[in-house]
Amino acid sequence: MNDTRTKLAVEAGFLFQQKGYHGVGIAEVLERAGVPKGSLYHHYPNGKADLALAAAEIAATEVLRIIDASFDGARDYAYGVTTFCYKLAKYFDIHEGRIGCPVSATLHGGPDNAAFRDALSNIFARWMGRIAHYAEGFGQTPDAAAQSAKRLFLSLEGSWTLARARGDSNVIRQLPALVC
Amino acid sequence: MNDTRTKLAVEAGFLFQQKGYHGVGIAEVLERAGVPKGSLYHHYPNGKADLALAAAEIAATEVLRIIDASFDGARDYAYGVTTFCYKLAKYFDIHEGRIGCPVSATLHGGPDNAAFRDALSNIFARWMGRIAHYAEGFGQTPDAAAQSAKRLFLSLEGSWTLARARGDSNVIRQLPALVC
DNA sequence: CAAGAAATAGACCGGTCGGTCTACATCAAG
DNA sequence: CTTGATGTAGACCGACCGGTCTATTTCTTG
Repeated sequence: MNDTRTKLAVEAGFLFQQKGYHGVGIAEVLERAGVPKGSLYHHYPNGKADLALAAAEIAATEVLRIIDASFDGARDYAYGVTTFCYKLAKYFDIHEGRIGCPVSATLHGGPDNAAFRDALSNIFARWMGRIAHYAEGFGQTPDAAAQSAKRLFLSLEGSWTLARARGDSNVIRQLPALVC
Repeated sequence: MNDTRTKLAVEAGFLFQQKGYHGVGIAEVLERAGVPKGSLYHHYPNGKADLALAAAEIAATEVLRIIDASFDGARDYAYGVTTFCYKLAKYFDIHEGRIGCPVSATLHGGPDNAAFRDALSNIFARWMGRIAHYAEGFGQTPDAAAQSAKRLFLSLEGSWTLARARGDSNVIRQLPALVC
C-alpha cells in the first residue's frame, strides 16, 4: 500500500472538483501534494488521465459511504434522504461553495473518450442502485424504488449545479422537500 | 450590427458546450469561425472570458425561446413540460450526445470569478422564472408554480449530466414522467 | 552486508496557451 | 481625394502545458 499514490489522487480530486480537468495543471497537483513529478508518473504511468479516474473513483466511493451512513439508521426513506442531503451540503461548504458534483466536475470536460464516459456512467449507476436498495428496504417496490432513486439523483446533480452558481448550499438542504 | 462578432460567440459556444471553458483553445474557435485573431480582440477586448459570457448569453436566450415555443400552445403544464424536454433532447442529439447544460458547461470550470457566477445564477433564475410563469398560467398558485419550476430545472440539469455520461438522450425524454 | 527493485527528485523538452502588436484593407464623412 | 474610424490579418511573445528522461535515494529481501 502506497501513501504517495493515494495522496496524489486525493489532492488531484480536490482541485479537479473545483476547476475541472483542463483547469488543473500537473504542477499544481504536485505542489499541493508535495510530491515530485517522477513519483506521479511512477504511480500513474498514463499521467493526468489516470489521476482523474483514480480521483473520481475515490470521490465515488466516498459518496457511497455517505449514502450508507445516511440511510442505515434512518426511520424511513424521507428521513434518509434528508440526512444524505445535509451531509452533502456540509461537504459542499467545506469546499467553500466552489464545487459541483465531485465526480462529474472531475470527468466531464476531460478528454472525450469512452473510458471517461464509462467511468462516469458506472459511478452514477452505482449511486442510484445503492439509493434504490435502501428505498426497497423501506418497503417500496423495485420499480418505485428505482424511480425514487433516479428522481433523487437527477435533482441532486441539478442542486449541485445551482448551489455552485449561487455559492449557497441551501439549495441542497431544501431538496428533500422537493423530491419526497 | 456585426456578423463577425456574433459568429465568434456562436462558434465559441458550440465548442465550450462540449469541452468546457479550459478545454477550448482560442485558435480552435478562430479556425471554426474562419476569423483571424485580430478580429476577436477587436470585438471582445477581454478575449476568452468575454467570449464565454457572450456565448452563454446566446445559449440562455435560445433556451428561453424554446421554453416559450413549448408552453405557448400547450393544453396543460405537463404537456408543455413534455414538449420542452423533447425539444431539448433533440438539441442534445444534434451535438451528438457530447454536451451538458449549454450554459453551465460553458461557465462552470471557467475562471472562478464573480462575473461568471453571477451570469450563471441570473440565467438560471430567468429560466425558472419563465417556467414558473407558465405554470401559473395553467392555474398553479405562485408558490406551487415556483416549486414546479425548480423541480423541473433541477432534474433537467441532472438529466443533461446523466444523458451526457450515457451518450443517450432518452434520459431527458423520460423526465416528464418523473417530475409531473 | 549486497543487490536489485521501488520510489523519489527534478532538469529538460517541444508544443500550445491566451494575449499583444503592427500593418493593412475597407468604409463613411467632409 | 483626404482623413480618421472600423475592422481584418497574422507574426510574434513569454508563460505554462503534459510528458520524458536520467540520476539518486530508500526499501526489500536474501
